[in-house]
Amino acid sequence: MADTTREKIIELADRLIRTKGFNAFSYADISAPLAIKNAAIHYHFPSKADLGISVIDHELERFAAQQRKWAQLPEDEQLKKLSGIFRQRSRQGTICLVGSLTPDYDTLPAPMQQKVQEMCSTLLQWVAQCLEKGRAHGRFDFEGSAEDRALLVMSNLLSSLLFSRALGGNIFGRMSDRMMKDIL
Amino acid sequence: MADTTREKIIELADRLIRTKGFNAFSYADISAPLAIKNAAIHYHFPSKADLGISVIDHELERFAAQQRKWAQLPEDEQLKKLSGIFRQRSRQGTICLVGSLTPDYDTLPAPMQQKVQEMCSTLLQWVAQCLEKGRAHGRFDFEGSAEDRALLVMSNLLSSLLFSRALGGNIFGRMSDRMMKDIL
DNA sequence: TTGTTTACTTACTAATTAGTAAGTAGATTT
DNA sequence: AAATCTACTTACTAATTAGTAAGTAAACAA
Repeated sequence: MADTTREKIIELADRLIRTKGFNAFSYADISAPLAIKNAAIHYHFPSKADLGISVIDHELERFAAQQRKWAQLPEDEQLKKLSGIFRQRSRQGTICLVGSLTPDYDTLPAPMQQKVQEMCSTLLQWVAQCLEKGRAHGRFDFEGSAEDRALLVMSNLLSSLLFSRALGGNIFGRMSDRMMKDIL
Repeated sequence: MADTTREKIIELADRLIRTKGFNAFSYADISAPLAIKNAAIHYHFPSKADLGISVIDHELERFAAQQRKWAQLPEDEQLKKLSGIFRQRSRQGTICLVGSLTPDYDTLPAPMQQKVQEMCSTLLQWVAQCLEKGRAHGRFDFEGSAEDRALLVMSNLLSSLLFSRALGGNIFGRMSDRMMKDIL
């Protein structure tokens, strides 16, 4: 769990963005469960955009840390680790930040749009590099460029959470299995 | 263009859901451009959920009409027609209703959740049947069940609009090309 | 010990939200 | 001609929204 109020706010905002969306959650959704006043949130994050940016930064840091932890694994195992994170999300009923924030992109303040862009390219670049190296090491077999394939891989992970939300069942499992088999 | 006020409201709401999201658009976003009062919207659609449901129904009817128009084409051509609709969307900068409404699913009133479910299964069923028949006719070549493959196809069409929104460029073209080549 | 910073609370605002009740002008029905 | 229906407008409400200004208690620094 989080120590400081600031961290608690970020973690709760993260969950709210994933469950309700950036525009649909309010300061009251954070202040009530943490038993603080909404002004306390504004103290740490002057505007809602500042909070949103911190949530994305927090996610990017976690992702970077995990990357480093996986760096020694074979590339197909690294991709399975990423897929495992999404599997967990599908069990929790939460979606990914990309799936939550890109639909609202046009309504976001400019600094947040930039952060969303940064998050998308960071994730796609990592997947592309993983696929590229994995193919060179004979661990992946697919047609087309690694960048294009990375788009499809991220697409399937992201959408499996969206479809799971509306249709339930083991949609995540079906999609990720099929996706991995396609590139192995 | 639309004749009646009711139809104008539905078409504008459709665009607002695709650009801003269901929770982020307001009655003022509709009443101002149509030069009517917000009470006029409530006259046609008592609650926001009623309006949302009508938008989905309108989309389902359009989709059913197009299906019928394509019914005589070979299945790969039918899928290309569907992809063409998404290509148009990517040029307009609008996303699809599934990509807009499934992230907000948990915040939607129950009757709208049901409609979103219906829309998802309708689209997925059509794609699955198209793939299934197309494979039987030697027009598609892919591994796994048609239902699982339909999930990946819809996933890629949907996500290409989300990624396009945040990253720009010809992401739709890259993703749909790769996706079609994978199953042809 | 005095001054300053940190991390809040209290108390508030202006704007926006979906939704409603009552009235009305014109068309349609009886 | 009278009554009803359709498609609105006028005028309003209660709730919620992000954000602010001023105060405060405790920790820390000079």
